[in-house]
Amino acid sequence: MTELTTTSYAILGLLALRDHTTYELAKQMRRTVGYIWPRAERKLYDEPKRLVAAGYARSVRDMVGRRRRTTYSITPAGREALTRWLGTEPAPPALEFEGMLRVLFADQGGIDQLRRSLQAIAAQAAARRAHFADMAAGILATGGEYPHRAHVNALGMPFMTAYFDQMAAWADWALKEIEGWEDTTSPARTWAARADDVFADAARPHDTPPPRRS
Amino acid sequence: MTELTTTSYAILGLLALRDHTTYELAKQMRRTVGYIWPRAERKLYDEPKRLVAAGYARSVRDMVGRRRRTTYSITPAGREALTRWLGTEPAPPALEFEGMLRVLFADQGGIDQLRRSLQAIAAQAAARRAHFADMAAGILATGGEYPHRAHVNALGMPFMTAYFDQMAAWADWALKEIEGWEDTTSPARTWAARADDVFADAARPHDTPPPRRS
DNA sequence: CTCGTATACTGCCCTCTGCAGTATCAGCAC
DNA sequence: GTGCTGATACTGCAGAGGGCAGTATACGAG
Repeated sequence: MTELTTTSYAILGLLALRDHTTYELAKQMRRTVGYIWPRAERKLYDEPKRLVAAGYARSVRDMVGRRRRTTYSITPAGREALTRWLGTEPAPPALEFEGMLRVLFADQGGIDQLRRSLQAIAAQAAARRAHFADMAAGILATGGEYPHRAHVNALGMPFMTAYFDQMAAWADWALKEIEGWEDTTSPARTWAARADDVFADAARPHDTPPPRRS
Repeated sequence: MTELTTTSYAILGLLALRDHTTYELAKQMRRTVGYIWPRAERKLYDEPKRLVAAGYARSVRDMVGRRRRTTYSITPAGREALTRWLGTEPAPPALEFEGMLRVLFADQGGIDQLRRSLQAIAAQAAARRAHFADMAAGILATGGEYPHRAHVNALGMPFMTAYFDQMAAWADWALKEIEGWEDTTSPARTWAARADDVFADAARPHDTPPPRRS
């Protein structure tokens, strides 16, 4: 076994909160951690085994009827490893944004294709934004699953909402801008002045308003 | 050969602009496309070969001194494939944000570790933001490498700047919020009221201001 | 009693990353 | 000219990761 990856620590972090079955790990990935560190469900069946091999977790198999189930728990060594990891330099964020790729190459296709790509981006961002709105509402209503961790969850929340709000706002802006476009190539001339405005704006760094605090 | 991946189309999109050597493809990935579709340089030596095998690109080998060099160009079939792809549904964006993972699990470590993670995030976002400011300034100064594509580049630019501005603003906000924290666990009580404010704010969807147009 | 949905895994093939290894070329300092 | 340095140009390989098919059982609704 080589050394642990970020994925290992993501799972170790979940195990630090409480014991998890593999299925519960998968659910947490779908609901929360996966928005920050997306990994295929398949991986969540391999990775905890590595943690066990490294001495950072223990596994217990029990039976639900005649179906087996594995529950993982963190060891003291696992907690130490997690704390050590928290002190190392984080890798820069990486964004995979297929929709933007289509915008960048839009001049190779039709104006309707560009419009539909932007609409898809707006819809995807709105759906994800709604997920976090629901999550926040749920925490407010019930106190959340881990009240003693509300503060760290609250610290991250404004990033996620602003991230998806910004993505949706950008897609709406772009849809508006291309309203007058007749095709995907001629705006190089007809829209040139606005393009220059955009570049001028981008060239001059400025603050966005901080996450809104009411 | 199975079918093409998004990575294939990312490269095909670059070849649609002009012929590229592998090294030039790598440079474009570092400078532009990689911020949207990050791939290791290693892949850029394999992927164009698949495009050639699929009939979507052609390769020409020439010599610079005694060192060989491969230049790829797109075929008519490649242009058609790219245009077809532009009409398919884009995959939702995926964000890998190791720094946020450390914020989420911050209660497993010390307050200094949390502070340093947030500082690293702020620095990473600022550096990437500066890259796009430089790029925009360069386009303004020189007209850009592809003036006939200025409009699609301009369409994407506000997303990138707002994305990194927002990330930096969030990190600054979080650093400010944790200024009064003595450790990473007790704020669950001492900071609870503010946490509730944050969740209430997140639960209520609202617009962010659109990309700034001067 | 059946159907739908949730739970619980494994195998397999492919993509992708990261790193080591192996070169040559071009410009500049000295 | 010689020796740096940084850019250019690739390949092999091991391990991480994704996606999908396959194979089950549990359990509640109707």
